[in-house]
Amino acid sequence: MGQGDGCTVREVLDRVGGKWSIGILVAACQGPVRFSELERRVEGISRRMLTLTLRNLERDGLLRRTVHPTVPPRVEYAATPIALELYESLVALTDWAERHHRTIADARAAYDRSRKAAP
Amino acid sequence: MGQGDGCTVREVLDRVGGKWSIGILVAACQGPVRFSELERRVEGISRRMLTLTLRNLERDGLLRRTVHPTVPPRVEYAATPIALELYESLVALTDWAERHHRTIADARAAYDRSRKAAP
DNA sequence: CAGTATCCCGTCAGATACTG
DNA sequence: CAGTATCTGACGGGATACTG
Repeated sequence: MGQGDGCTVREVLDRVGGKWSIGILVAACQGPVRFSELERRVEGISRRMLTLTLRNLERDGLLRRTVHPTVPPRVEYAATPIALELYESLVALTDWAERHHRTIADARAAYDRSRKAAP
Repeated sequence: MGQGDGCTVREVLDRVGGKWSIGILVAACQGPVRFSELERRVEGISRRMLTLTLRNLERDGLLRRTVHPTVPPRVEYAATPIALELYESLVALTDWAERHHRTIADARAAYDRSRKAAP
């Protein structure tokens, strides 16, 4: 990594840091998915946010949108090669979270307790 | 990684997804830093956001805050072991960004052009 | 030096309703 | 089915001023 920057990491976060981006990306990385399928698989997402996030991911070249001109319409979103690569890189982060989320939860609890005692 | 979740990755992002978290973390991972040093090294950050982000990172156990009771006061922030581990994992993301940011920029440009032509 | 305290605004995201 | 449009509130974050 550079010296004191963190800028390139920020570039990833600008792409993937949104509330829903990763959920969608993870789903699409298992294979092409339809709009309504995503609506079901990405728990809690609204139609609006699904559309917006899909557009951004498409814009950044992480998803490819394919419209099958049938009736009713059928639209599929597929992960691009670079999205699949990104998915691989996310594993390192996931592992970190899995290794330490207990520790982090404890740290939080301790911090909050010490602040409740002497504010 | 799990099946269709992405939840554990979100856990990382909740910690590190803020605008300034990574800049601070990267600085602190080179060795303990003082408040005013961070203010200079993390370009563009305000006092307010520096304080807030430091508190969150401390709360999550990613930084340890040490007050030296001298006058004038001297406060140092040191990365904890799990922060150093996280820093390692971020390298994978940085590499991804470095490999593809050209591609992404082009994808954006192409997308925006196609939208300007036929809106 | 190392912070707090306010005010303020823009963006993100939820709810709801409408459409090709 | 796969969206778009609009309104709204919450919150992240900037600018500024004050303090132990």
